Amino acid sequence: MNLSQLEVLDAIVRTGSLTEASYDVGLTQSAVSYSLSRLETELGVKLLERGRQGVSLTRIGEEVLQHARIVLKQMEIIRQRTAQERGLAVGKLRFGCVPSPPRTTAGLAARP
Amino acid sequence: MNLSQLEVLDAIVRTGSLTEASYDVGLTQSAVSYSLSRLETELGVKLLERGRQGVSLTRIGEEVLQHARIVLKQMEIIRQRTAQERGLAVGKLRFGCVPSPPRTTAGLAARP
DNA sequence: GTATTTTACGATCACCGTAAGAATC
DNA sequence: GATTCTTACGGTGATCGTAAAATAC
Repeated sequence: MNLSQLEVLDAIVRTGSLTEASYDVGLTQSAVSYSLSRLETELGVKLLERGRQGVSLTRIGEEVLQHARIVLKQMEIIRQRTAQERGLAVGKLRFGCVPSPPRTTAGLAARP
Repeated sequence: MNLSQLEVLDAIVRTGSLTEASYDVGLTQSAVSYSLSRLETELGVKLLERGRQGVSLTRIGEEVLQHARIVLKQMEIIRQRTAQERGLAVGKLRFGCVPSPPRTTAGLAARP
């Protein structure tokens, strides 16, 4: 069980299909399928039902996803906080300048 | 950043040295050292100070560890819950047999 | 000296992409 | 037919262990 597998699971559920999920995570459908089936094998449970209209979580799948999302959230926090530590802003936050007192942004630009 | 790296970090801090941590996680010292330095490189921050008496967390390392432990806890929950779903007890629980009605353990032995 | 960590070097295995196959509509 | 998921196969890279070097005491 690794993180990318949890990311894939999350993406599949959010998008409702492996194909859409593959765009979301930047992999091929093949890789998404592989990743999911590997996760299911490792955990020994079926996480989602491949139905007529997209996919739907099994009961245990729902539970796994719940914990998986906490994991992903915490990983994101780690990335964000360490990025701040390095003096870089990352993630979905974009950077812009508005008229403001020098102290607000000057420190950032000064770092190499 | 992957899970085993977080496990290694946690083990190092719990045991106080890379050597002890290597026993804890079941890797060589070399692998533990590699894993830690890779994590630090990927995050771009120094997580712990290699001091005279063992290691000590940096400020940001402390923060990372806090989130890492939440992650590890959630992963453990996922393993436990899916194991229950499969009908198996895992983790530190050992297995033993005592005089009991056939239904209690017979089903387990029957599985290939 | 001992004990611990880091570095160097190979080997192995997990993961991915391409491509073909199966299933579903 | 189109679309989606799965399976097969090969290549590449991360991660591990062995072993040597560096570091600290």
